Amino acid sequence: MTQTENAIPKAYDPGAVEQRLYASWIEGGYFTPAIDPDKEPFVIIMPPPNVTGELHLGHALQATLADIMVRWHRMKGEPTLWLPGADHAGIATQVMVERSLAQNATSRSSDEAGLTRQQLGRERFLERVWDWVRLYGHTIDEQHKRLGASCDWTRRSFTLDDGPSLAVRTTFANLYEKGLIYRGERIINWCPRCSTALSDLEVDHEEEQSFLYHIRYPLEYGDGDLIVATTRPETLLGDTGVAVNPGDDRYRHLIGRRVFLPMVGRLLPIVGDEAVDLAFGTGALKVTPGHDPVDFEVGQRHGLPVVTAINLDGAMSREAGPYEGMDRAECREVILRDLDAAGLLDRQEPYRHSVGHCGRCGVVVEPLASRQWFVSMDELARPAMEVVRDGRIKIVPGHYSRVYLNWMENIRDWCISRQLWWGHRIPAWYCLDCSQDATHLVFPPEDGLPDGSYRTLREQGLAWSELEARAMHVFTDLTAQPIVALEPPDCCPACGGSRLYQDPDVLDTWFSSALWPHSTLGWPEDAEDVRYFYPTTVMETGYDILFFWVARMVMMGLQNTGDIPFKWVYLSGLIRDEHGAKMSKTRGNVTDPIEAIDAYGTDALRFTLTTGNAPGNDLRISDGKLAASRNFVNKVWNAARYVLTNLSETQNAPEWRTPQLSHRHDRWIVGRLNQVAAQVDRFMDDFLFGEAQREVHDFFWNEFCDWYIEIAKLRLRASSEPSPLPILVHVLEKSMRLMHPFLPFVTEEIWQTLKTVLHGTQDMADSIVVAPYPAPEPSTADAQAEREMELLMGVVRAIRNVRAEFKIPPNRALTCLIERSEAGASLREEAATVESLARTEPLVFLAEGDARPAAASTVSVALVGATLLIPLESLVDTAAERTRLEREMQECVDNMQRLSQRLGNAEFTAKAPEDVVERERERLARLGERRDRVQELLTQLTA
RNA sequence: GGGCGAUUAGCUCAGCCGGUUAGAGCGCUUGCUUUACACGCAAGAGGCCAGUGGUUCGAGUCCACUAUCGCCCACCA
Repeated sequence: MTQTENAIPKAYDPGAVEQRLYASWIEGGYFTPAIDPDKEPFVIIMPPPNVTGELHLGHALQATLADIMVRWHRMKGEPTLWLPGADHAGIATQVMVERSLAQNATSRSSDEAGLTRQQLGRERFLERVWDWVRLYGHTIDEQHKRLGASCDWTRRSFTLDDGPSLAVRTTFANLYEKGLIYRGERIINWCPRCSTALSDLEVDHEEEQSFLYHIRYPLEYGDGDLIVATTRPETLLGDTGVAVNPGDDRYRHLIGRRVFLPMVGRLLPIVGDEAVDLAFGTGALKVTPGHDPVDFEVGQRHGLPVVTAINLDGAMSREAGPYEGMDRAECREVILRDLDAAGLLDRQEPYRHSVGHCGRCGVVVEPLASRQWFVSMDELARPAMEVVRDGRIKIVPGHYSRVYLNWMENIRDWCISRQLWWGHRIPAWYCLDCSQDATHLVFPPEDGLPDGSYRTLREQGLAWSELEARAMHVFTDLTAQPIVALEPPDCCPACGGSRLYQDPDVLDTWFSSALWPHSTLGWPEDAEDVRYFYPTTVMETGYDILFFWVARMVMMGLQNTGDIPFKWVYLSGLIRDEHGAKMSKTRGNVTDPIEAIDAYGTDALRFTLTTGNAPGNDLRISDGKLAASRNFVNKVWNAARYVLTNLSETQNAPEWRTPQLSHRHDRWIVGRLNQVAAQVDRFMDDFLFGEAQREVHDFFWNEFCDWYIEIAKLRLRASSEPSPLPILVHVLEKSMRLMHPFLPFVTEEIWQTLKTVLHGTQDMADSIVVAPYPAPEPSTADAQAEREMELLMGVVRAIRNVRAEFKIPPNRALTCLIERSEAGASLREEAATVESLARTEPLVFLAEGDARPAAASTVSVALVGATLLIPLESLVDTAAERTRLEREMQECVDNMQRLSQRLGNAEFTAKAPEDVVERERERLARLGERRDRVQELLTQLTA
């Protein structure tokens, strides 16, 4: 089939080609690397998106950046692996399914409509989640394919797959063995809505306007009172002491005495503790160990009991006496009223402070004392700081290293247990036979106890087996020694009993994420993948999960494998709307990447996301930018269309791959192409993808399209020799390969068409995906050709300029005389080019004694290498022309003055590099030449 | 309280190891149905590179301070 102009559409239609091309890539198996022990692989593990998630622009940006790197390295011949995956996203997914259950959206049968997970039971609930995952679990994979992501789908990994799950259990067991995982009672962040513990990172703090309440605590023998300041009066129901600073003269004498707790009447000891700030509030601190981390520590130091005043559902507990059952917010109002009525509310003052909210659902978190699993971080953090300090892991942009280290230095233990069902269940078992404490398992109120109180197993009168059958959630107040094992033990190693009960909690989602770079490659097995591909090369993700994920991967990677998980961390920015606002569904300013692809094409979206923006900076996206990118893609398409059309008419393009470089146009464009290739290499090495693209964009559009192709048209039309066709093909083909990592689809489509037009006679790879990336050939650099082209382009621009300035109709050919073209002898050879591009009568080259046109009706332009004289029919406004020339003159003089000053400075010539000095000298000389010429023109104008 | 970033054309942003007269896209002005492209072509206007001081032969670029904006971390109740 011969490609004709008709066969190639005028405007590029991405929708018509993209999915077909992606399918062909999968078909070709190009994304699965061949393991070659002699080569160093390039490896990126994809940050696993939430399994039920949908692609947003943040994903699109990250996938595009990764894909650019991956395609570049693949084309450079490195075994390249980009491993995709998905995250079970514990809390997010569970909440989603719970919500849908409530709405009866996914229930298989009507009898499950409106049920809570507790009513459904653990097993059946998890079935529902798996249903959900099966239904929506591959949406985002398909969306990544739309983006052109060249990942190895044969290696796709899910955090709950057998491999990663084994890695989780192994890690847990290892860390437990080493004493780096422990169970302890601590103040944790509790989300009453999600009813689970959260890590510190999952809590978002927001400044809120509130009050600081001063509350009167009467002294035991009625001799006055002690005023404490608090933002949370409702927690006084959990107070077990009052603390003052031992160095505080106001209160020192009270240490050891007692106060009455208002409304309740309990006697609380007054203790002295350094943690109390003398300057804050009244200098007296109510100690609530059950609901505040600082108080918890104070309480521990002074042996104060922990009282839980607020239940897991956010309602006041039995300890709250008359306030039992009230919601904590309601209780605050009521207790304030009561305190006021009793004359115990001294005063309240407006106060701004930050309040923690659940990162997932936004509800105010309740700090409360609870027994949870923790990872001890100090020992893990030390080597993780070291590898960044010594540069084994480099973070791009570099300033994030300090952010990383700063966080690591102040790291706190990580609460990893979650009271959820969806996730990796903690591999710890408790023996109900040898543990006396087993009967103290308690239920949270939502487990079907209508009065909202706690009940122990014994009180409930429930047998263990009965519990399991009902698959009820059992809250972990277990005090028994856990048996930590990779697989469920058959019987208790201590007593041989078989009534073993697995810890009901699951692990923080980020625990499995932390293992991702090695767990996806087969660790802990001795797998070929982990041996060959680990450590991975680049971890590319958003800066917002530096702590959540990156830091933890470094720690766990080092701990588990003894090696770093990746050599580079590339942190991308966040995507914002055109006004700089964060995109969110509630704001309604979300751009759906798939919609953007449908409207503008994948290549345009990718180009938009990765240009005009420095690494790590946030990026604003708008329709205007998308349209501009689409225009570029279309430009590429049409340049190719021109070349291909001509090619198909000629039927062949001999020597296009190593073309004869005889003509100056050809030497110029090929030299420039290779300079661009060299620049692109440098930028890519430094992760400067935007700069790399700008380089190739500018070359392709401003040099190849605007000049080379335009000139080539003239040569083709004139059938002059040598034909520019081999060069057109050469530059087009190489440009496609240069651009392929950025614009995978349009470049492949053009490349395949080119293959077809060349009838497969040429040595071209099956796909541009696996074609070699163009290596720069420095030998093609041709300074002379560049100078000559500069002159040619300068002359054409100057003439067009005059035409525009003097409003000469475009269809009227100008007369143009050229004098002093000695320096640009090449211009004589380019006369026909100039005549066509600038629309002039045949150029007249003036010799020494030739007559000049009358100055009064001539516009003169002094260029380096030639002077143009353009006589105009109508009289030129001599005054205006003189002004113009004088302005030009002034410019020359100013610049020359600056230059000679610089060159006259002995220190400059002595200290500046040779080439810089030389360049300045040349500039000065050229300016002098031009000034003389302008002077001459001015003289003529006056005469 | 600690840490990090930003400030460049009307708008959105680039500007790499300090070295021409600071660039791009969009927008704006003027003119073009030039057989690759109007998603285009040609020509143009538009900048005290936030401010002050310093280092340097040379600063948009490096340093210090100031101002404004933004982000992250933090147990002052």
